[in-house]
Amino acid sequence: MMTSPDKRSGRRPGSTATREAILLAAREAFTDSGYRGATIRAIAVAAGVDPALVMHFFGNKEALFAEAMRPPFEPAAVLAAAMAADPANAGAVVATFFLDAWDSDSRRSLLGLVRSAVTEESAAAMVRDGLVGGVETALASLGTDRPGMRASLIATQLIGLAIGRYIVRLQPLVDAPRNELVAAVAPALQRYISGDLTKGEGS
Amino acid sequence: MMTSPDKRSGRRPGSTATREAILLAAREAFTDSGYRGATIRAIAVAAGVDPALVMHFFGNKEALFAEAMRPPFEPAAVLAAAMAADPANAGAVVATFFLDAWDSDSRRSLLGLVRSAVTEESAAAMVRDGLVGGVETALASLGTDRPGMRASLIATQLIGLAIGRYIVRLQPLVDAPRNELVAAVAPALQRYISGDLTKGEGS
DNA sequence: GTGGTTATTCAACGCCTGTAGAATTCAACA
DNA sequence: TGTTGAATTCTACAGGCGTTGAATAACCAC
Repeated sequence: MMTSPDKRSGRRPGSTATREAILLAAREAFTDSGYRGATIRAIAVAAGVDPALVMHFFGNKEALFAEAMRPPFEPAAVLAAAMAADPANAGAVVATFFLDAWDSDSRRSLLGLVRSAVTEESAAAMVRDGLVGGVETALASLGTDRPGMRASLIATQLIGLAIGRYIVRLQPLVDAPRNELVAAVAPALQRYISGDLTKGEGS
Repeated sequence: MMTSPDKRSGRRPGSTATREAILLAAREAFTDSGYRGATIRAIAVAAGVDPALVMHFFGNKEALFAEAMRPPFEPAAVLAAAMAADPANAGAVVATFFLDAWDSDSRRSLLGLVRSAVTEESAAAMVRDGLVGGVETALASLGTDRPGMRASLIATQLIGLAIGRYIVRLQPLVDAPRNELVAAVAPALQRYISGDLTKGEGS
């Protein structure tokens, strides 16, 4: 407190691109190795920087993880847009969008999040609150019944698909073109979004 | 070679229950923390034993993991039995069986396998070959088309469900009774087992 | 120039890890 | 009883980890 608002001397912060380079390296490390497997030292080397600089910018490993893994889009918004366009086809739209996002490696943070959520409680909380929670409120605002259960089931299928295709690398899932995977998975998603969860078929 | 078959002096091996205690502790540790998170020292403490004894019995951490995480049942056999009994209902049978297996904590090794497969390549290989591969050959011997893709899709939904309910702990999935989850997920599984993967509905 | 502020590095601490080898206890047989 | 071989423990190494505090270098304002 009492930090005078006019102090304008000294080197200005944020002028260099180093911070972004660290975040980039961290995203890659967390995506490839998960929270525990990624090391601050390796991230620093990848960014061409001293490990202590990472601490200087982000404080500690957990904070770095939180900032690096922030998802680059709102899954809830994706679902809302898909429902607004064509409710009967929302499953396919959502599946297409996620596969696109995962295949474009500029947005690999979701994979790192999933990979870390499995072993690290703080990452699991980010998935729960940031991703599934958002979808749940989006469904609720559409007036759907049991939005929490539906959002969870959707996450179930999408996370499973991501793990199979990108992490465990099950060959058929790796080889299949996107549209084929979409066709395979869309009906299940459609059912979770707007179908009757107690009966076999129907919407 | 040339180990004389009559040497019968000295303490006999395998007489104590210590080895089993170590395996039990290892299963619990790997299940709770994954491969990297679990430590030999913690496993030794939990088993009431010196860390070096763990090495003495199992050689190294990876071998211990492989022996501790061997799945206690054959998923392929489960699917085959379900198909033999009632093909149109196999999805529900498989879902029921897996939820039962996961809820009975005497068989938590599958969870540890999933948890570790996400960060450890050797564990991922066990999932690929031991679990998904078995289901694939089971489907193939039933004459189903595209058994590899089907087995992978089944794994996708089951692994996603396990992660959501037992690892990330999405509340709706944790709270829901088993039969409700079975009803929610069975149609998707049924489609992956015997449905048309290119069209929306139908079997 | 000088002084203040930030970026960046250096060197090190304390802790935990998997693992190795020697030493010791213990049960089974001669 | 004495010998044998396995079960078990003790001690220790070498390396990696997250983190810290002090030091230097670059920048900006005066």
